[in-house]
Amino acid sequence: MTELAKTFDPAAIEAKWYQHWEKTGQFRPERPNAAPFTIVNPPPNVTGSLHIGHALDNTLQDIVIRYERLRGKDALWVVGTDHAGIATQMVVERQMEERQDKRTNYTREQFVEKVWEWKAESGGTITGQLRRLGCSMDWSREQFTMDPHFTRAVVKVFVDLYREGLIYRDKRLVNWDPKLKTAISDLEVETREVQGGFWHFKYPLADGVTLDDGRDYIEVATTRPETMLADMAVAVNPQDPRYASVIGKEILQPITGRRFRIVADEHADPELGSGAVKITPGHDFNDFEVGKRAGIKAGDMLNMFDAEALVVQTADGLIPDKYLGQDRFVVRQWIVEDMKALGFLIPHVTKDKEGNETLHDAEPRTIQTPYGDRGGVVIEPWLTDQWYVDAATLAKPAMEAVRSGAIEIVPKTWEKTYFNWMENIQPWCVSRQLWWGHRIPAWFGPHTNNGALIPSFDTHCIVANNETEMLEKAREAYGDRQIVVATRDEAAAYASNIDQRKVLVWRDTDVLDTWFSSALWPFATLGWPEDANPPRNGEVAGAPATDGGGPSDASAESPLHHPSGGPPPRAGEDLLAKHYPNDLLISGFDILFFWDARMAMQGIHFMKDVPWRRLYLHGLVRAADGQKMSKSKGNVVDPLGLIDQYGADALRFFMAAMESQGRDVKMDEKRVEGYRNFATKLWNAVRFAQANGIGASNSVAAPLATLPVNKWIVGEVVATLAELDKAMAELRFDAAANAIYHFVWDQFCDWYLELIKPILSPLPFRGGDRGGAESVPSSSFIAEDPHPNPSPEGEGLERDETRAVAGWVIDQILVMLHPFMPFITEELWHAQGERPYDLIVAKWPEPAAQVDAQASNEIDWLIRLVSEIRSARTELNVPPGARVPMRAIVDDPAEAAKSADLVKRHAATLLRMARVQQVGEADFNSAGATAQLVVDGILYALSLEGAIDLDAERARLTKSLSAAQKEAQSLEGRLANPAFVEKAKPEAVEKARADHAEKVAESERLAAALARLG
RNA sequence: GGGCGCGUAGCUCAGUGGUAGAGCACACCCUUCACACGGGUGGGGUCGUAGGUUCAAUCCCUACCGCGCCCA
Repeated sequence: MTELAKTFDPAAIEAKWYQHWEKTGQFRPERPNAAPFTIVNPPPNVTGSLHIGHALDNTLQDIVIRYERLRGKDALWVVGTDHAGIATQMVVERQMEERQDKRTNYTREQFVEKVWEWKAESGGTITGQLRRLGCSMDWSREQFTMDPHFTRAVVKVFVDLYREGLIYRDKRLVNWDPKLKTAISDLEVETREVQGGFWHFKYPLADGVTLDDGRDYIEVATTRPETMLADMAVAVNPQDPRYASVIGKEILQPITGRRFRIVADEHADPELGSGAVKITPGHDFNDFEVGKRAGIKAGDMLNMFDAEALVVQTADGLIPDKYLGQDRFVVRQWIVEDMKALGFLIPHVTKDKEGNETLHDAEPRTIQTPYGDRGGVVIEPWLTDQWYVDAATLAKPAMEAVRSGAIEIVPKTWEKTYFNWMENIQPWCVSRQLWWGHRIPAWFGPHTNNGALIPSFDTHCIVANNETEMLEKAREAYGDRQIVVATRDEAAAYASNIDQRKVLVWRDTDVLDTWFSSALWPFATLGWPEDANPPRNGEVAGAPATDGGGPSDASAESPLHHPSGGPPPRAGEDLLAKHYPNDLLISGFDILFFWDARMAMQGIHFMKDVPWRRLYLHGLVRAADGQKMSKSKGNVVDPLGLIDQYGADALRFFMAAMESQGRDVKMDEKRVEGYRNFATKLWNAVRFAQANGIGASNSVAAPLATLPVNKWIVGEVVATLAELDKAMAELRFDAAANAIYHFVWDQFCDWYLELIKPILSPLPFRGGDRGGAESVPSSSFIAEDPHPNPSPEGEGLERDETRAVAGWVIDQILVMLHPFMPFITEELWHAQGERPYDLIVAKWPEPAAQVDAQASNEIDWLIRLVSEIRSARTELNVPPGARVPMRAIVDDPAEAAKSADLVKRHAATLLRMARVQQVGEADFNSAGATAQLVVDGILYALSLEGAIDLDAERARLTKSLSAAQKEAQSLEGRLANPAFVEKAKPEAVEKARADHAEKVAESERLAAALARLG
């Protein structure tokens, strides 16, 4: 037993224990025969630093994994980081900018090398921070999504899906980020409401055609006037009589002079505006569909933007030179001005109160505008060739898994969202025009026709696991020709001047969406697809990656890279077989589609089983005012600052206590402080225990208890344990945290420790003052004079029992609390004495004890009596220090003896906790100046001669009486209702009767007490 | 427009078809030998509004009001 410092200092113990646990390998102790329990962490971006959301997410995971480890499972918490394509590339590019440097000053290989350098220097920030939070992940097999073994998995998945027809290349509109110059998926687009304009224009009819009403133009309106440079049609509804006569006729676009047809299409809504819409199939998702229906092939759709959304000449060469090279928003203004100058702008008219008209260029409108979630600029729909995953096909079994219960989503309310998204899932664009990431394993080469090469570029491809395999396939396709792996530029130059004896192939320059690789996390981290497990930390994989020499392969040979992936499997251990499916995934609901759903799709497809049996979704951590935390609002709370201030244990406990299913967590620093106080409370309770010779327990089962107070607390441990286990089974983190909190503070500290004080250390002025067996003369409840201890041996036995029980209870507390507060509990565990093992790998409680109902009732009665007495004293302003005599007033002699006995047995406690000094039953006049209270139908009187304010006592009793009467009457009314007695559940009726009788009895006693006061 | 969730004590949140709970805050008392990051006592809610089902509704159903989120 080591003596504890007077104050609890979290910082002093956190680093010590974390290092100890990690160094001794206890985050995953060797348990070859234990049942596995597996969680993979949502890999944070390698660029990331710990924010409050990580703190919540990882705390919950750590609570579960520590809990299961304590319960003896082979608990594996897989950890790692994500290479985070766009984010990481942006970080490194930003650093270059600061040095007046830029990515394009380097070759791709050089740049990727610089990213690896950056990762080696700065990529580990968040892993250190997770350690500070106390997260017990298996760092020995830390993973990175660009590790060679992981890359092999990514490539295999791509190739397999391609061969199954589930990945394909397609030319269609994508969400293009003109700042980052890459395609992004629909999920990465966020819609924002922006104040914009709605411009109305005249589109003149060509060839002298007029509408039925005589007009020689069609009115169209748009929020993006610049797109009229690539307009290819005007659509009207086929049912719209206004335009029936002009369908098939042509428009002569004023700016470009382009002629195009008026087409009939349901997309045009007669109710909206003029009922006619301009169609720009190359730059609008709806228009793209209209264009296709009108017979325009994707390849023929006009494009007017380059990758940066600057205007470029369309294929028909009709855009006036002045617009070329200009920014889309500048051109928007110019187009409006030019159309207005030409007389084709229809002004928007407003009237003021007097009826005076004002003309405006545009009608003001709130526009739902797409923004890239990374780049933060307006997304431009752009016609490109990209790789797509057939998500709809993969989604089907993933939906079925949830329907069948193979995956349980907690809370269940999220199922609907999951289904809704899955049912409407769109093809997933997975190619990204970046340098950092998993390069797509596709090589392009020329088409052949009857064995002859056809000049072509960028359309025929070979997908293969590596360059060797690609070359084999190329030989099959191109026969004996010389096959040269070239760059894209070389191949482009060569395409127009083909030599039939030589083929140039080049690898796709794009990389895969980061989420494409993280979708493989639950199984690629466990070694899939190789038979062997991932390589040991710090060692390069046995076989260098051979996926064709992409950037990730080149990098694998560099000394800069420290491929992680953990130690080799233990003897006889097959990680994948043992730990897939994972048992649980915990993630924020914000990545349900991005990550969780895609893991479900890929996991089921490749592993033929679900990635995890349960999916727990938690909410966001919001600022104190309920707002979303964001850097721009300046309301971000730094979890590390909270750890510095209150300790990791307090922050963790806060997260758990606030995590009720289906609700966001609002940051409340006062509450973190409260849980810091809780830790201190426990600390001091153990200090008290130590001062009284209470140390480590040596049994997992509860020690034998004879005293009611000890039987009672053992029963409370049993009850708390049951509550905790139930809460954990249901993933009710709040209920679990509250159960242990309530037990420690309200049961153990407030009552048990107080109740055993008389046993442990009798007050010096009275030898016989104990809470145990009889030792006081029966003629008085408490002797006025100090008595020598009549039975030292007996007292010694009681004290020993109590020390044993108290020590055992503290141990149970430490174990039960450990998942929530790992640091303080480990510290106290060792402070309590020599231990055969650390708390982190201790045994979850198995009390092997029954709740003793009689002892529980007795202590329960005692607690209520003490509380009643304290309450009466306070309300009657009895000086806190004053000791007052008390006696029970019972008519029935047998009852009287019984209650006198009870009071006697707990005399020491009553003295200590309620400042009650008993005297002989006849020693005070119970009809005189007394305070009276009722507990369990027994009336107790406190003699307050000279100190009592009779009016105050009358008021107090009256209040109690009317409360009791009110409840009695309410119950009486219910019982008087025949419908209730007939229809209600018998238990409910029975309970009502019992409660009624009790309240009536209480009312009678209180009435009698009032009468006694006169 | 579709979907989901929320509205319970001053604040942050649990909860249950049968007499409303916690933490913090507040008021009063206590420097009692584990702890003032403490102890004791207490005040405070027509459980968003209006209907319905039921012997009984804060809880189930419907509508409405207010707030938030996701998707179109």
